[in-house]
Amino acid sequence: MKIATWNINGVKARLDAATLWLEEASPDIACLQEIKSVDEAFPAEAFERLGYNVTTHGQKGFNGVAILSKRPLEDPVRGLDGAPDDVQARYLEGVVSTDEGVVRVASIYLPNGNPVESEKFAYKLAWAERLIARAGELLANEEPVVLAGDYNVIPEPIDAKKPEAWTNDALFQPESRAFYRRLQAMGYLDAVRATTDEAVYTFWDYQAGAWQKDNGIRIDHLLLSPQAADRLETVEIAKDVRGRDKPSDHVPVIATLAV
DNA sequence: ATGGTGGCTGTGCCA
Repeated sequence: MKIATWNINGVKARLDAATLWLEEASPDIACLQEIKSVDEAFPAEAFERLGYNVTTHGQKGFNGVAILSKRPLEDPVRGLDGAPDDVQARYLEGVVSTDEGVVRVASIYLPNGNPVESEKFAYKLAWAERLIARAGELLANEEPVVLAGDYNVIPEPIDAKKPEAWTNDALFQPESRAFYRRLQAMGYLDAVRATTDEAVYTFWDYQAGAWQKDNGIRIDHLLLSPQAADRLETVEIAKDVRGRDKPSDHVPVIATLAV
């Protein structure tokens, strides 16, 4: 089973690029972030034509996550516990059943958190704590779990072309990196880093020719529970997608699991 | 490089 994460930066602007990539790559599950659409306006038919079930957790203008799955997504969970007044749509989870068993997936859009001196960074860290709590609950089920998304965290210096340029950025703060390490210490495997020691990126800014200079960062991650990690076969970053017409600033990351 | 680009919105905000 192929499970992908992709921050598409607006589903309306990315509809052609998204359907083209889905036809080519044919992931069984695609976790999308930054759909920037309310649920009613999400162009579900375009994806249903490709054989996907569509589940969304949208919001007007910003944020918003979705899961496209060839098999039905069961028991959808929208949002994280712990902040009932939080209206930002950043978390969607569900279960897919296969002949081999079940896999639980989450589409995650962690807050960016810039600037660091603002309440936005505090919100990022508080949101990360709520994700840690949910991630712990899921471990107790001893199921294959894939926490897929745009974490807005650069884990290590190798994960940026110019790490020194990110010193004061929320994506590379010690607290942000510590949060990411905690998920791994709990038992979640960084699927990309488990399969390569190379410098690989998933995001290149639209500005200042970042793509042309390969000035990228690795912030889109697939974290696997032990039961999912045991079934990990391959991981791929669809870098070529960044060089196409009207690209997102992020590219898909895809893991193949034996489930 | 206190700039730069893009999406969605609404003439600014967010990334």
